[in-house]
Amino acid sequence: MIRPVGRDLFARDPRRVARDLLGKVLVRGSNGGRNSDREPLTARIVEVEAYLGENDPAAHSAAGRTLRNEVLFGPPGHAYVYFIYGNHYCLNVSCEPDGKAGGVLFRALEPLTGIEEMARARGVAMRSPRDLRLLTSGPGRLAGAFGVTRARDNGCDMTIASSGLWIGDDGYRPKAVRLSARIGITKAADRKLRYVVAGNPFVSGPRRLAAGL
DNA sequence: ATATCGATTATCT
DNA sequence: GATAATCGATATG
Repeated sequence: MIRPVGRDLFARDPRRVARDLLGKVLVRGSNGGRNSDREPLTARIVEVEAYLGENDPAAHSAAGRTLRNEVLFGPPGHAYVYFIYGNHYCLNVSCEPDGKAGGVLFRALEPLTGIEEMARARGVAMRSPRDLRLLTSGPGRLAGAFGVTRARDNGCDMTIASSGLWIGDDGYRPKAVRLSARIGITKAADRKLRYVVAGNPFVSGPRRLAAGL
């Protein structure tokens, strides 16, 4: 039993949204440009980062509203997808009420269903259970596994199950959550705005960072 | 296990 | 023209 999380979860400070997204499920349903007779792609959210609308130079919204980042300023619960390093897409969900910027970046997932399709999308072979980490451990990887692109998914409403991409609650709650500095940024790099499920093997990066230290 | 580096392009200065 | 919320390959201990 899984149902979409309500929009009110997203209409808050990204730090609170980030904490509450851990343990929820990202779903690529049959309206995401896929054949409707395939099982949905689902994976549990185990690592996210908060990007604040105010006083956060690392956030894409820091320099004001542009064509690229306008979803971050729009209504909560919508997908913000951007292209980075000429290679990768990254997926965020908009936070804060309409008119105020803020977002949460999805950094790592634990695959649940549709694993073969994810492996095909990533172009990697699953030789051992350890290789599952190659599917969704990292923001570029999880976007690849779910076939996320800006053209397809930017602006998508993630609070309704009829969307191609949405966020569900199946009742699971993480036992423990840890905070650490955000990854891969140069500005405001000291702020502890990365949230991980403690001890989860699918968290991205080196072991000590995976533990949230 | 950690470190370094090249790839490749949308976006902004 | 410079930069970037990354990844995968390679090198080294």
